Amino acid sequence: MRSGNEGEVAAMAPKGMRVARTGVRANVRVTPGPCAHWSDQDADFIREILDLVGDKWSVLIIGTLAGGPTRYSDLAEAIPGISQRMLTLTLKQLQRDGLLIRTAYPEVPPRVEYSLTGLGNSLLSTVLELAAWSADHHAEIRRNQQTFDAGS
Amino acid sequence: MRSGNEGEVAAMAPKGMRVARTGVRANVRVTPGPCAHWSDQDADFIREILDLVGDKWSVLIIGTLAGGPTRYSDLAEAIPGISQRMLTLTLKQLQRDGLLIRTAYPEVPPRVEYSLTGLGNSLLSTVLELAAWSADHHAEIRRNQQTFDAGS
DNA sequence: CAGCATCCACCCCGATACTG
DNA sequence: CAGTATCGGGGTGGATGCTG
Repeated sequence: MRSGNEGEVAAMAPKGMRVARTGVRANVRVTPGPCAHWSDQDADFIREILDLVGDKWSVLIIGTLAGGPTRYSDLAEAIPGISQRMLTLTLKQLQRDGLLIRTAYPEVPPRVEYSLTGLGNSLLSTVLELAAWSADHHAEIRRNQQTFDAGS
Repeated sequence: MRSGNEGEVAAMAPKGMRVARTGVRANVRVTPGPCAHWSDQDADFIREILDLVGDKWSVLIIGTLAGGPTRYSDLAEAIPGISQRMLTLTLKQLQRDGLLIRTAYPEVPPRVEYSLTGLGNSLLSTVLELAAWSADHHAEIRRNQQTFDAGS
């Protein structure tokens, strides 16, 4: 599957995004000219996803909703440590971005269900890969950290 | 972006979602409750990548280093808006995690180059998919936000 | 050139209390 | 049940100045 191959990286770069291709060995730079820059637009894309999933709870919520429509209280229960405030706030954010839908049923006691939109679902699959990466490499990372901390 | 979703995670495990990938963790914890729960371990993986790339500059730095070994000053120039403090701090973090390597050349004036490790490169390709997702959907997201803001 | 140190503004988020 | 409102601590990160 996706190896950390740089040719592929360049290939998957979105139109408009200039990911500097790691040109072959060659001499690095002969000219003092600047190397690869991010366009402001590229940086904006990065910040946009970071705003979406970079916070503490969004990914957990989206991941939980992958199990299907879920009630507010079930979300609170499924996500250890989340406060009511953050659950409500993050849900509203994600709803605003169109990643999930809120459905309130006119009953007593009230029932509200949240479910992923197509957009939210497409983000989920991408984000899960990050989680998989973390699962695959977290041991290596911990070792790196300990080695680093030891030698300083 | 690759539209052919590979159904790998897209299967959206209904209950006890798990990132199969390596299948290292087969312990599907079924807790009393109607919906999927995150194990503490799963949540930890999420928080781990978030600690790595969830901050304001890591992704930009990693992306810039995709162009090959880069000097400190070139990084500062390539990443608009970053402060010296944050550049130094984030570089040290990433180095600690083993995502990049710092190489100091004993010259005057001093020259220091940063380059991605294999680990950093593998993360890059995953992260770029997120950026690609953002580029593909940011227009849709903006529309969603405006619609939401209008009706409230 | 490539940092480090300090100060401090902001704002994220948890805790708590209250409501429809 | 499903929120809202308010307070406050702590951490992130920008600005500035100094060093080897």
